[in-house]
Amino acid sequence: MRGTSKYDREVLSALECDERFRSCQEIHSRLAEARGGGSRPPSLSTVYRTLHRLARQGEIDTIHAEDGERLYRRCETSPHHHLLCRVCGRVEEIPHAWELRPVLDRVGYQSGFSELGCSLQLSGVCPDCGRSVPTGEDPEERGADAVL
Amino acid sequence: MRGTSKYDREVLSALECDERFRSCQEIHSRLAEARGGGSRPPSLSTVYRTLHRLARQGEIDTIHAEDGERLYRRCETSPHHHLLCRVCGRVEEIPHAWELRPVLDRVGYQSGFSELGCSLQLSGVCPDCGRSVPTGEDPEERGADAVL
DNA sequence: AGATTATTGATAATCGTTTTCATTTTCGCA
DNA sequence: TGCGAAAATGAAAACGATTATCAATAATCT
Ligand SMILES: [Mn+2]
Ligand SMILES: [Mn+2]
Ligand SMILES: [Zn+2]
Ligand SMILES: [Zn+2]
Repeated sequence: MRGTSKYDREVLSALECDERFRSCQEIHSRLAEARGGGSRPPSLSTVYRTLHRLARQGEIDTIHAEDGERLYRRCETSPHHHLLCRVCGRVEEIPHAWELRPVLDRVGYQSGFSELGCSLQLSGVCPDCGRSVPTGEDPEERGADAVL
Repeated sequence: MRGTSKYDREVLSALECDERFRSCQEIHSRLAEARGGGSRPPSLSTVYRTLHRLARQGEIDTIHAEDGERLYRRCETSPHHHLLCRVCGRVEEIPHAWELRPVLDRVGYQSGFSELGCSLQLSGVCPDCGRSVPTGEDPEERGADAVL
């Protein structure tokens, strides 16, 4: 086969059941820790390459942190959106909102664009973090894109 | 006044009526070119600082390019979404889709999250670019987030 | 096995962004 | 209007995630 790595499974399982998006370096050091002894973990280069491949193949999702850093996460195969906690980074997977379809159709028709796609990024404050953050946090921190 | 720059206006007008998102460096060199002579343009540092401030104040919108680079654009004040051409980067502003409200409400109720916000990123191929790109472009290029 | 090709790891290079800090400008106020 | 404090600026260095390089190693094929 071509374009594979013997670390594919390992990287995927490091991502498995993770409640947050992780950076390449986090994943790399996680792989290093998860070793009893004997075998050596893959190099950082290899983890970067593996994540690239898995992302291109659709095995994992990619987002950009505020500072541009790439973060990865293993996702369900079914279409879904992400709801991120703005405080702790926890991710909730939201079933795909089919209600968006008519909206997209209308947009496509009016704009003349074709091959329409959309990515809906949801954010909020998770139940855990909600307790510690009393009320009306600085509205300027919510970011300009938080339109709703 | 506090936290201003005498270049605020200049940066804003460099962004004015632009059909694409621009990087800080693009804006910086645009400011340099737009000078007949005499006065010197602001330094790159100052442009970075000015863009930060304007973004924090909601005067401009920020997105991340695929490689993480920050791109800026002057936006209307009314809530809206962005439709980007995946080929040439042209931006169409889409009036805010109020149809999303019930979707968000449902998500918020089911997830227990509060302070819900969303950013809807639309993408497609603009009429101009559509002519040159026959059909069914490599579907893997559309990105994992293109869920619709 | 021997030749060929792909993968790996260590290191250097890249490049957008941030930090630092000395210098200049602006502001508050006598 | 002149002086001291505070803010803004520019030049350069530092930073840090990502990418490129390339020699060494491992896998594959005949
Ligand atoms: Mn997901
Ligand atoms: Mn906009
Ligand atoms: Zn949280
Ligand atoms: Zn286009």
